[in-house]
Amino acid sequence: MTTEESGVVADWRTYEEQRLPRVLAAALETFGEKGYHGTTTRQLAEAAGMSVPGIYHHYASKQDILFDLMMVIIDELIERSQQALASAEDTPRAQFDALVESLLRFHMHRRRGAMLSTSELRSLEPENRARYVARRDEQQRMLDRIVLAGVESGALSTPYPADASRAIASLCVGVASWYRPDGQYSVDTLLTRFLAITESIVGIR
Amino acid sequence: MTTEESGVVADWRTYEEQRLPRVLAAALETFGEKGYHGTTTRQLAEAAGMSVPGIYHHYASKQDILFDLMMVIIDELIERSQQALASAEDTPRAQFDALVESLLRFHMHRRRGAMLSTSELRSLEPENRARYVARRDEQQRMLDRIVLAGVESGALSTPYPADASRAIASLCVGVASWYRPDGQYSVDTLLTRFLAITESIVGIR
Amino acid sequence: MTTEESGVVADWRTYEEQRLPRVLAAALETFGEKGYHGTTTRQLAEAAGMSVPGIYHHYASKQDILFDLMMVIIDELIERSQQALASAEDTPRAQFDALVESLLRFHMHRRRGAMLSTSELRSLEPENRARYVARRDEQQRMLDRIVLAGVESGALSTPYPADASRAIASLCVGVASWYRPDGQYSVDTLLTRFLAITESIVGIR
Amino acid sequence: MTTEESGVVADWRTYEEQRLPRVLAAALETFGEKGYHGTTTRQLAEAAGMSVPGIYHHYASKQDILFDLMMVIIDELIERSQQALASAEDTPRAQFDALVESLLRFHMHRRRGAMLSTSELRSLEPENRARYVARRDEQQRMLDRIVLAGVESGALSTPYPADASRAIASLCVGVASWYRPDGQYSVDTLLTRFLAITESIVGIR
DNA sequence: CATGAATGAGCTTTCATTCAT
DNA sequence: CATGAATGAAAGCTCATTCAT
Repeated sequence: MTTEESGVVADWRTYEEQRLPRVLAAALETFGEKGYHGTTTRQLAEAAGMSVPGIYHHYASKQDILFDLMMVIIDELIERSQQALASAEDTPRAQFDALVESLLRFHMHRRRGAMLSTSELRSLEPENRARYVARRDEQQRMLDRIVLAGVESGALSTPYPADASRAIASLCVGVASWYRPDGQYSVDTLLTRFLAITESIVGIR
Repeated sequence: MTTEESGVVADWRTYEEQRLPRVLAAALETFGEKGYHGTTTRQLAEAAGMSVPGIYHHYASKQDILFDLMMVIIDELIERSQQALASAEDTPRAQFDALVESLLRFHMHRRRGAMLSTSELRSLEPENRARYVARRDEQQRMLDRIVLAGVESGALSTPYPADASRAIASLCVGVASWYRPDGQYSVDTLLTRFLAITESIVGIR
Repeated sequence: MTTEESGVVADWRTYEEQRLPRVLAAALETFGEKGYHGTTTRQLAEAAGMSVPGIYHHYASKQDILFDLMMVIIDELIERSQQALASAEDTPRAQFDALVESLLRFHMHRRRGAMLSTSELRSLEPENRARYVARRDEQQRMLDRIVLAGVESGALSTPYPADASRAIASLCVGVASWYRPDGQYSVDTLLTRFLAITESIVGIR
Repeated sequence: MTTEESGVVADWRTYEEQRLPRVLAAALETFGEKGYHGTTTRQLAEAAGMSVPGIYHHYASKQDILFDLMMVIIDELIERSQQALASAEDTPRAQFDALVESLLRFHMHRRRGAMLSTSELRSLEPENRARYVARRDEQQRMLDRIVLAGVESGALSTPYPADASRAIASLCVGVASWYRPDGQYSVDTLLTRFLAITESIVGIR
């Protein structure tokens, strides 16, 4: 299976250790731990194994690092979502299942990035925030469209498709905040369980 | 109905405009908007309508303000939860419904405080964090106990009670991040819907 | 004799030790010695006998200090010039002599400030520079007007009044760069000599 | 007529577009515009059409560039002055006129370099400054000697030869700060005028 | 010479906090 | 409580300079 976009993600279900440039990896680690404003450029540099000016050789500002990181993260989410949809059967339920599975997998494997993006949205400067939010809305609209289409076709059933869509997205995002890859449950176990929950929200039994 | 603790909350279902001392109200507003590290004491003072030394008259440090605020917030949550349980019938389902309803109501009416507590946990200094987490765990254990008891009694049915409990809490907390009191849905509408979802998670049909 | 403007300067001929707020005095000293860009805020603070944040309590930026200093300096020059003209007889020659004497006295007694203003004009940010230059042009136009009027009345005689005016101003400003108050010549000696030179430029014999 | 020194200057009255190595030309432009401390090596490199390491291939430091530039400038001034004296008649007045004319021409045609040298003297490190000042004093002494000799011979007449010499030098230097080659007056016009002024200072009528 | 990556030292500025009044 | 002045510590960022290629 191939996608037009990018070539970074081989298969939407497969997650390798995230490969990020040193600076972004350090930003993910430090911003995730102490927050954007709670992280100093010195800490960031140390985490990156660089000097402070070394950081500034690659990025013009701390803000640019945050923005780039968040864009890299959401770009991966959207690309995987598109691949999931492209590779699934073209029935409402299959499309729904694929997208939710993709969302869940992403928030399990890219936990830190997902949480960081949620909590540091406010730390983006207005222009950057607008660009990020536009991208995030793309992702949300993919789910909105599928739920709505499913309801219209009769495959899904909920009186409030928009609310359901948002609740499902919120549920998936929430997984990132407590799932531990080294916990007792496998990805597949949790997938099965949460897929069942989300399906119940849109009236699949 | 009475509780041992406090006397601030008249009825666990009823939410008035939150009554906070000026400093805490300002902290809720500013920390919520720009984060703890993203807020300066001057901004805090301005939001409180005070001078900076005025702030320090009430609190020894910015950290103390965050800690006090988060404790006030979680104390209210726990007190309401206890009242909800105390006022509900002593059946597993009634207890479950009451606690979830309380959780949901709280995260709808105290959205900002709930979100702030989640995102600024990392900004608490170790000792404060430990005390806060202990208190938050109390709340989580209330739900854990009820789910477990319900499963043991046969009223609830899930093979993974601990996971279910955590997923439910996560769902309720997540509501705070997108619910808008001025949106199109009433509290009761959302309550009904989310109660149904959480019930489905623990096998109530 | 009175002036409408200000009340700082008692008599245009009399110069006391310049009375500047601590920060401006330090700026005059340090900027004058090493230049604006060559002076660090730490050096400035040390010269002012303050801490660095102490400086920023009074001024928002290093640039603001430079601007304020230069405005204070030129304001004094202009005020003294106006007083000189007001106190002189209303004949072309008396007006010319008074203004040149004022210019010369100023550039002898306020040497450092005058030199600093000349050399740091380029260090002013565009908006500040525009405001300063407008003020400096006021001063130049006072001389231009007098020379022109003198030529028209026949009291002065030069075929190029504008050039003469600029050359005279330049001569007076230049005095600041080499006159030493502790040198061998008194103010009055130099005054006499330079007044003779400037008079010769405009054809007074 | 020839000089022992150099061979760069064909005739002391003739000024071609200044021919400087790329780095010095860029230094003249940038240091002149924003000052030595106000110019970064990157700006310098850009102005030179070179890379930053390219600059360091030619010069060991930014300070070395300033020093070299200032020495090149004053060397040209001194060489032209010597040629002017060598080519003039050996009478006090002719010698005086030649030297002043040379000084004036130089400060009209090499305006930027002259102003830069004046304002960046303080940016030279002590050792460099000492060497530069020694050179500049050579130039000043040429004028001092001629004025003194002229007074002694009776051709010139001023009670303060040293002051007069300094004032004349100051006047000539000052020309650089306001003369514009694209202005309304030709070099010759200004020469005539300023020569008359300086002659009046030393009592030539 | 250019490119690109890197850095020690230091820059301007800000922060939380304090103290005298 | 407010005002105003002050500060140690540190923040984000930049500088001149270097080195490998």
